Amino acid sequence: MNEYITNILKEYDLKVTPQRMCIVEELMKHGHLTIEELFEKISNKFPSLSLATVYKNINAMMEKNFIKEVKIPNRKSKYELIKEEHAHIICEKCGRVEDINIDKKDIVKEIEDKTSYKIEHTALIFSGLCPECAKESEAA
Amino acid sequence: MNEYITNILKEYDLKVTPQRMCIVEELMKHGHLTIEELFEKISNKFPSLSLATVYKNINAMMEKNFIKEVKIPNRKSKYELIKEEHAHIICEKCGRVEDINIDKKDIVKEIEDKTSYKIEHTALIFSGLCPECAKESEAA
DNA sequence: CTGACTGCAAACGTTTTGCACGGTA
DNA sequence: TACCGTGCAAAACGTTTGCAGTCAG
Repeated sequence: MNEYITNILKEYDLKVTPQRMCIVEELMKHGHLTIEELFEKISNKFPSLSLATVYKNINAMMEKNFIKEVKIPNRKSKYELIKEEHAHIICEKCGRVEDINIDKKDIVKEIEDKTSYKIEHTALIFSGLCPECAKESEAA
Repeated sequence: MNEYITNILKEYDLKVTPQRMCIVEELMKHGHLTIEELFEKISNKFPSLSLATVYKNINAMMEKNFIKEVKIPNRKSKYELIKEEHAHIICEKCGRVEDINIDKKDIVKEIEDKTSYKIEHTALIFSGLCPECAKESEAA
């Protein structure tokens, strides 16, 4: 596992440090985290960690196109490892974020035809109630 | 025109002030503006305008569900008057933002089935090169 | 006339920066 | 060893707040 993360960091031309390993590990484990959440989680294992270090590393990793920011309506941004482009679904109540893969080529085609833009990227967020929060609402 | 804006503000329970009229007018004229852009544009007509006033009004208008924030990848947020929910297309080069209406019910249905979420809102951003910027790139 | 809005300045939270030290390659 | 990353503290930045004066209703 450690070796795995080490290799990923090297692939992206990022020097391997314990702090960076932790950041990647947490992102792999949780998928999407805010700066704050990252800082808190890593501080546990690593009490000397500085917030500035988290920021510097997040920025470094974004420059290398290794992670990216997910801007979420009404909430703080989260960060995720970059993989194939996908949409997100957010629970408006509990704030959990999940990846979803959808087939967007028809819509992209439709928009390209309609607007004459050449579409390169998408940032698609769907939001509502997750099944758990929906259950709670019913109960109440 | 002034009377028109006056009435809209009243509908949303917002007291009518010259500063607010300007904000609405600029948003109607340009569609999407950052806080900075709003401040600069209005300052021209209205040199005494305070940035704090812009912020306070933007927040007041968001509370009344009269305008909303559009979070854009790699750029500052813009604000727009609320109308029927729609997607946005952004030029990654010049930053222009345009509204697009797409039929999303199939996709929403697909995601609801797949995830068991009840989807309430969407924030869909497509990005790429606008026709003008595409032309420039070719020329170069 | 009353409460809400404005402008200013101060406060606040978040993010960035500079620097001395320590660790990676 | 040379350079990059870290941690700390200070600075910068965007946004919010408090207050006194003004304006809309």
